[in-house]
Parts: sequence; structure tokens; C-alpha cells
Amino acid sequence: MEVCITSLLRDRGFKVTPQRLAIYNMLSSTKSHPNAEMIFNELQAMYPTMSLATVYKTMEILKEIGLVQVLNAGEDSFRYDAVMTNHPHVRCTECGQVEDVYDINIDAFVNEVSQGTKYQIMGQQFYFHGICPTCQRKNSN
Amino acid sequence: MEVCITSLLRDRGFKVTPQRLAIYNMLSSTKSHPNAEMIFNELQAMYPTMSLATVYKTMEILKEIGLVQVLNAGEDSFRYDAVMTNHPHVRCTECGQVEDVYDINIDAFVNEVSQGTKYQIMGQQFYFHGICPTCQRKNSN
DNA sequence: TTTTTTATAGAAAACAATTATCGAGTAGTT
DNA sequence: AACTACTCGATAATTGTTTTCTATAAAAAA
Ligand SMILES: [Mn+2]
Ligand SMILES: [Mn+2]
Ligand SMILES: [Zn+2]
Ligand SMILES: [Zn+2]
Repeated sequence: MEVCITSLLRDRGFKVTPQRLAIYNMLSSTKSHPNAEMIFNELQAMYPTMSLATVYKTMEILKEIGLVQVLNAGEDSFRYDAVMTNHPHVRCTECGQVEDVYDINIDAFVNEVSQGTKYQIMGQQFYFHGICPTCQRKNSN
Repeated sequence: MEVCITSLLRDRGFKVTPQRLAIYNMLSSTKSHPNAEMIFNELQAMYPTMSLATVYKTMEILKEIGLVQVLNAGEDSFRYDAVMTNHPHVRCTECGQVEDVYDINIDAFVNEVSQGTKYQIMGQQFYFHGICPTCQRKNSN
């Protein structure tokens, strides 16, 4: 993993810096799909001098070398995911958490659309919104 | 149509104004999925004093009374659609146009996800991106 | 119709997410 | 060690959207 990002950065002429490693490590070890600000806040303790701009610039690079994907979950800010398979997400409209939708095969659906349109489809993004189990429980009390 | 919006506005205590009618008319007679700025620009000739803020505020109201839906097509701004069925969209990454994806039944897919997750799904949004027929032709020259 | 009440339009300012700029600093090379 | 090019992070700029405020237009009352 760590070897991977180091060489990927170097091969493309990007320098390997503690900030970049920290950001990628943080992202690849969480399932929370954080946005830039969450990443920034989480790393602030360990890297007190790091700025939000660095997070944004690093995400740009990580996206470029194919290590992260940018999610649009219907919010005002983007979220990031170190899992590179294209999978659907669901966001809780009450607590804001974004999770993966598991066990869903999107290929059939994507193929159907690809064949039904004259566009040359390059990618897609699916997101659902609703109420998470925790908030459902909270509501029923 | 016009009766519909007029009474819908009135019933909810909103006033019926020329601006609101113009914005809704423009939106419901186009297939272009315009964003706020496009709507503003298009109406500027006829309503020279109308401001962008009015467009945004009107869209908020129209959304509230169920006459428009807000689309997130993976851009930096929102697009609006007077067609209220939930249907997928495809955006051309070269010319930026956003179109409907026709002849696709999303219900089966949505149901599958609904049953596979512990979330109580309230809605979803699917968007594809790729290259439109026009831009494909342009590219091959 | 005229008056009164109340919501609205639009200008301007405020906001929030993101991007650009730039000088000092640092990694990797010679 | 010295050099060079890339990068960091502070700051400013940008952009889409929302809020604020007040004259005014629309609806209700008279
Ligand atoms: Mn994910
Ligand atoms: Mn549409
Ligand atoms: Zn929740
Ligand atoms: Zn195109």
C-alpha cells in the first residue's frame, strides 16, 4: 500500500511528502467518506501547520494518479473515497453520514444505459439518500 | 399548466408574480436542464431588472411546492428540471450539455438497493458522464 | 375602487467551498 | 554541499448560493 503511493507519486514527478502520505493513509483507513474539512480536522492534531489548501491540492494529485475518487453525495462539498471501484453511496439526511451500498451489481444497469444512449459513457455516479438505522431508532423514541 | 402553478403558489401562501411564472414557464418549456445562471440570462431580455437572487429564491419555492427538481450532474452548480419523475441524466464532458436518459427503468435497481440496505431510502440521483453524439463527431474530424 | 396588510423583488453584502498566487522551504540530484 | 525544481501553507481571489434590507407590488379588506 505505502509502497504503492510512494512510487506512484514519484513516477509522475510528484514529491513524496509527509502531508501526502498522511492524507492518503487517513483516507484509506476510514470508511467515513470524509470531505476536505473533515480530513483537515482529523490531521490537525498530528500536523498542526497543515492547511486546508494542502488537503485540496493533495486530493487533486491523488485523484490524478488514480488513488482516490471524488464523490458527489448531493451535499455542498465533495467527499473522498480511497476505494476505487465505482460503487453507489447512501447518505443519511439526518446525521449526514455517507456509507457504501453493498452487494449491488451496477454493471448490468450501467450497460443498459450505455446501450440505450448515443452518448459514449465514460463514468457515472449513483447516490441515494434516506435515513440510517441509528437515526431511524432515534426517531422512533 | 398555468392554472396549476398559480393555485399551487396561492394555496401555500406564496404570491403569484410575473417573475415566478416566467421562470417556471421557461423551465417547463426546455429540455436543456439549465442552471440558475442560464435561466437568468435567458430571461434577462424580457425581464431586464430581474436578479439572480430572484431566480434562486423562486427555484427554492418551486422545489417546495413540488414543481421542479434540483439536479446534481457532477458540476459546480445545480441544474433544474420541471419534469418531476426521477430519471437519470447524462452530461457531456466536452460541451457540458445535460440530457435525459430515456427508456430506462430505474425502479428495479432502486428496489434492489432499498432491500439490500438498512437505510430507509427516500430518494436517489443517478448521473452519467460521457461524450455526446455531436462532440463525438466533432472529435473524429 | 380605495385602503390596508403582507409577502416579494432586487440590490448589495455575506457566506462557504474551492482554487490561484507567491515566497520560503525542502526533497532529490549532482 | 550546492543546486534546482517542486511543494507548503498563508493569503487573496473566485464562484455559486444565501441572506439582509427596504421600496413596492399583490392580495385582502373595506
Ligand atoms: Mn465508498
Ligand atoms: Mn431531465
Ligand atoms: Zn443518520
Ligand atoms: Zn458534447
